[in-house]
Amino acid sequence: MSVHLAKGVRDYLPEQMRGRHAVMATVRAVFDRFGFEPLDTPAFERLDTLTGKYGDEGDKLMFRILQRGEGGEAGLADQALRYDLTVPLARFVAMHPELRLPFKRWQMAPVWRAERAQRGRFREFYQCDADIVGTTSPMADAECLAVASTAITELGFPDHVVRLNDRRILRAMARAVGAHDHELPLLIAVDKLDKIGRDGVSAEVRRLGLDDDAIARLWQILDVPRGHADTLDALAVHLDDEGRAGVDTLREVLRIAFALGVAPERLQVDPTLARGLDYYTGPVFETVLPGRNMGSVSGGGRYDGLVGMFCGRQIPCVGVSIGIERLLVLLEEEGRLEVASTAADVLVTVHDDDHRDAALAAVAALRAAGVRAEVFLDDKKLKAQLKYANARGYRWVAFVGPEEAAAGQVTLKDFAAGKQVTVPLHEAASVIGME
RNA sequence: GUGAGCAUAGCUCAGUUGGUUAGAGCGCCGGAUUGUGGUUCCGGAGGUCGUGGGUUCAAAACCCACUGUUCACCCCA
Repeated sequence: MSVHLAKGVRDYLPEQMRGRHAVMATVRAVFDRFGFEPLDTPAFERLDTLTGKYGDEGDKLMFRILQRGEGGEAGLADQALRYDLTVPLARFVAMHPELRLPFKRWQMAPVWRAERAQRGRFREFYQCDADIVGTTSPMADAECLAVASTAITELGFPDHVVRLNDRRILRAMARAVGAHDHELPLLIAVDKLDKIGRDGVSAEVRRLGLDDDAIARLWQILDVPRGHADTLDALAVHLDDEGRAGVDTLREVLRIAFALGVAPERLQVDPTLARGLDYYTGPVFETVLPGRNMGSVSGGGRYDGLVGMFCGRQIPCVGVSIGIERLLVLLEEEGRLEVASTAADVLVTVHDDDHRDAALAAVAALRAAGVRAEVFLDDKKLKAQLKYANARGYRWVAFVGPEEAAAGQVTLKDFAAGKQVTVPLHEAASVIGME
């Protein structure tokens, strides 16, 4: 067979959809409980809406849509599939000055990135975002941390850790080591500490032109213990005013998150956390699962400048995205995903052509009574119909043969119990409902 | 965009140093007398060994290219 899917995309089979729906329902319930309101936006946007917000990497990975007509032939694109849900939200906020602020919204929808697929990473995947628009209060940042931590806990990963940093701390760190000219490469190098180790980071920043003194200063900053207030106290010593502003904000965010019930061991201030997206301005965070070989399962931060890129008004925002695709991969690997049959409660068999109408009447009566009922759709022997019912996982099978049809009855066989009973048709639904 | 591994039946995989008609398990289809599945027994279908080229008397096996796929890097959910 030479039929293939496009790279990096998947079909979602009925059994998988059960698990997906269950996970999404859990996340949605948490979002609702925290008071976020639902919003949806189009799958694609004008190209100029999306470009220039994510950095060079993001622009490269955007799926562009060719113009119709001459422009398409010339290879020109004027629209693109959304790369995340955050920039479309900012565009929406800019277009709706009448919005009452602060505005809390959740959105669960597919996004597209032209990356090479690998474990837990796809070219089409669902993001589950919760964002708070219109306030600079650290309470909003803490709410985002709390909603993500709660959702991930309820999905079955109570042992997660939310790493926390602030863009202002990172910028101040770059200044402190004299690397303000190449802040971004420095942050990327620092972010790789867990992967390439101290020597790897040192070698990489040396290539950026840092001398031994600067590297020593860098480690002074990075070697602070990973924790909470103590970490922030230690950091503040090394940073300038802007850096200390970030420190103070995180101090508040931590305090509020604890007050909201987030357990201290769930949060960890980590000065090496960078996050690549250009639009972050303040606190940034991501959630990792220690002991599991998987990247971050949620990420977010404050982006106070993004709405201003679409309109004159500066509207501060903070948000978080939960990576259900990665969590689904883990749940499936660990056998913790619901795999119940998608079959209806009862399959009504068809004895023969003469009794087809009686079978249809039975399935209609069962459905009218609220029972999930199907009728066998092919002309096959009863044995084949039963085999089908068993393989598909129906709990009940109904027979409407000559005897039942004549008496207005139906025979219900319970596969689980291996027993069967013949009752008047109008009692069938209650028999199934009682078990 | 970069690097590495893998590609044999619907699925999971065997297949010896290259050597006759390429195998297993599961699944699928049929049968074991009248309107009863799942268990058991019997039988059956199904593979140009990813595609194309090359080496050889001989290729599923060795070499090259392409395609697909997986993992990792970059970045990210």
